[in-house]
Amino acid sequence: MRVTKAPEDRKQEIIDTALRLFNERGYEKTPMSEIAKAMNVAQGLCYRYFPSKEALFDTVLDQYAQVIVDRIKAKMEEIDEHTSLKDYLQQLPTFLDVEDENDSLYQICHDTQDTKFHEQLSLKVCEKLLPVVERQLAVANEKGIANISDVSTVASFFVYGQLGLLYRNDLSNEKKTKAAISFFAHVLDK
Amino acid sequence: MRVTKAPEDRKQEIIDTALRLFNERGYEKTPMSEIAKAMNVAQGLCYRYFPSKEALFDTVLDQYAQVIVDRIKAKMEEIDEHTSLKDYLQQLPTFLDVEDENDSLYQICHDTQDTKFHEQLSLKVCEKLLPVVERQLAVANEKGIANISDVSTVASFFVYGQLGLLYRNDLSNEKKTKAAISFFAHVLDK
Amino acid sequence: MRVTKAPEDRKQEIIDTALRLFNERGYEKTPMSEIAKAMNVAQGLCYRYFPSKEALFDTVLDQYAQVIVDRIKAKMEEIDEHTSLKDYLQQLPTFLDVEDENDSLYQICHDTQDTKFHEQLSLKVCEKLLPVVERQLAVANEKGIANISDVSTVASFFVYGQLGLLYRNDLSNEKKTKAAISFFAHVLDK
Amino acid sequence: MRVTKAPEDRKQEIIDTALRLFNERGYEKTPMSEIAKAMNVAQGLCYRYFPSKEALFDTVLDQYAQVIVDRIKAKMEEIDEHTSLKDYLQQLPTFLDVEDENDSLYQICHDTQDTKFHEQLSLKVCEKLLPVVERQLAVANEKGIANISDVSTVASFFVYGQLGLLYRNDLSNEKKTKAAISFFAHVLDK
DNA sequence: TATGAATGAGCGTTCATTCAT
DNA sequence: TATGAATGAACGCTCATTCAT
Repeated sequence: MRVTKAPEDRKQEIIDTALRLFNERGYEKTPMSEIAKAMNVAQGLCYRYFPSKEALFDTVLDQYAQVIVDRIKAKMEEIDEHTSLKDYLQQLPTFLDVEDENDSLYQICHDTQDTKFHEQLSLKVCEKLLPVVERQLAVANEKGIANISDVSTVASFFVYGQLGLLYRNDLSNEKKTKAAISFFAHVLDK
Repeated sequence: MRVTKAPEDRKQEIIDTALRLFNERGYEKTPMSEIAKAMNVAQGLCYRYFPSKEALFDTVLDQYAQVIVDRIKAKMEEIDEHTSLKDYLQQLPTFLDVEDENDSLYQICHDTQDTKFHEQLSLKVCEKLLPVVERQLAVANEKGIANISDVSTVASFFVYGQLGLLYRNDLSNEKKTKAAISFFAHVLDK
Repeated sequence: MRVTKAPEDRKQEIIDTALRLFNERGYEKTPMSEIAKAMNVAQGLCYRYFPSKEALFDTVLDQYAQVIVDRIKAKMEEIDEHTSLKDYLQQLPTFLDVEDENDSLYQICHDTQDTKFHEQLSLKVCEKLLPVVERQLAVANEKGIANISDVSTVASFFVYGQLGLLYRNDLSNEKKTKAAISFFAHVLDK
Repeated sequence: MRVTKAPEDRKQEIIDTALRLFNERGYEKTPMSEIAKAMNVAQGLCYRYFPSKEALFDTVLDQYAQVIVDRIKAKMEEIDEHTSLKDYLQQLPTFLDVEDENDSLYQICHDTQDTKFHEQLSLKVCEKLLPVVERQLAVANEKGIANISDVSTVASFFVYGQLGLLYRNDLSNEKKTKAAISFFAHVLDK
């Protein structure tokens, strides 16, 4: 039974399936054939959409990091323009509160079986998030909410520093978020 | 020409060679046979010292992360007990100033060809460094030099935040170190 | 943009395109899809005209060998009936002077990228040319122009022997032709 | 049951086996796995000795063409120095009388199943034989046995012309050889 | 007639690992 | 301890061919 789909849908289906399997078993241990099998599709089909397994991997990583970053960005843009520092900080989003549990991404970010993949994904998120946070901090400076001399460095620590919290498993997500916010407040509050 | 070496030496030679090649070409793209060839040694020899390629990899990663962490630790312990906060901060070591350029590790940490491996190594360093820095900060608290309420969180941001700087390529190592120290000072200085 | 063509034209277009690509890259390294792509046509289309890639290949080889042989034949038939041996020989055509340079075949026979294909084509030409030359020599015998005892063998050497010249690259086409004619003269002249 | 052989023997075994299978079924239709299976050996072993299937093919073709050419050469060198033209010609070897029927090469050259391979092999023989025959004819000139003005051209026709006979199947080998010798005599006899 | 997404079998190749020496 | 030929299981990828539209 041959099922034909619109190329864009099929491509996305491949990406989604690959994401799931890479996350479950890791890149190396997920043969292309398994991705195809999981879709009930011929092996070669994936190669109509991606020139190589590695290219598929890059796309997967990039796309999902972007999704996460876009959510954080969206949350940031919801913050009221005329908010006070205190309120501003309360609303500063982190890695950790961009998913709700009904979300397929939640699985990826928390029920990770393959550490390597998770690390790669979270580093990619950091990489993409860094300029966003830099700009955000610059804006805060301009508004007079904050007074940060080295915006880039602070952004680096804010973004990558969250990884330390992310990888801990002795705290609930909620507590991690609170801890991060407190740290942000401590740094920005002068 | 068969060369026999003391097991300890041979084992270390394998680790060193594997480190170099993993760093140059990545784990997946470095066949076990290449490691042997680089040592002028028979293909099967590595299996007398490591049960599998993955075991070798883990050992490599662990050992080198440990070497780096030990250097940082050593530098920390050099700090005079009775130093002032200001001086203390000046001496706080970072990832970045544990190598001198004559060092083989310098190559690994800076002339990286394989990003994935570099990321894995730096994350491993963070993982091992985190408790060290936590303890350090706790000690600083006790001495009255600092007054940090959530030591774990601050340590996370201090340690993992450095990754953001590490991955930047628009700054010299020296500037990166200075930026990190400034950030530490800003956070600790109350 | 779907372009419909008369079946005959389309079939010939496929043959021409396949000839070009087989010659450039070889049979094995020319996927059917590339032939279709080169015609701006859907992947499956060739299969409406040829049952398999191999059938297409056979047709290509056969048709083009035939074209070349027909040209040689035509030149032979131009030779005046009442010519002398000397003039006859001057006019004996070879592989090499059946193309003019504006001809697409010229490309095939001279700017060959794939040796294997070129060899197959030239052997096919020989195969088809052999009986033609045999008949020609028999006729020359009958006319009293020549006196060849073993027509078949002489024809074999005349036809296949040209391959040796064809594959040389230290001579111009013109010189090759002259060398062949001289050899023919030497053999026939008794 | 693991059988270890001297590398040179193993390499030659691969070449011999590949020759047989390429000849029986053709290059394209002989998977590397079949070659290994025919040797009762693991697939990957062939790749210790040849970097690719194509490299193996080239080696096979080259080596066997060389064997045939060497035999012809050896026969030529047996010809007595002070022979007369007539005797010389009688002894001029051709493609066709270099094998005896007990010979494994005999199978290759005569019980050919795959035409393409046979053509490639015979063309390779011609290519390698051409300079040998050229030299031979030059020597005959020097000795005063023959008087050939364009040695290269005559050599080309002598060598490649034999293909025409080789591909005929209406004559016994013996008759083919005689026909060739007669032709040679006709050309050289002045 | 033409499309092009999908099939599916197979192939070349790699490589971690073993083992007789 | 060391060798290196041999194993064998996968895996990435290709491509001739089909078929629903």
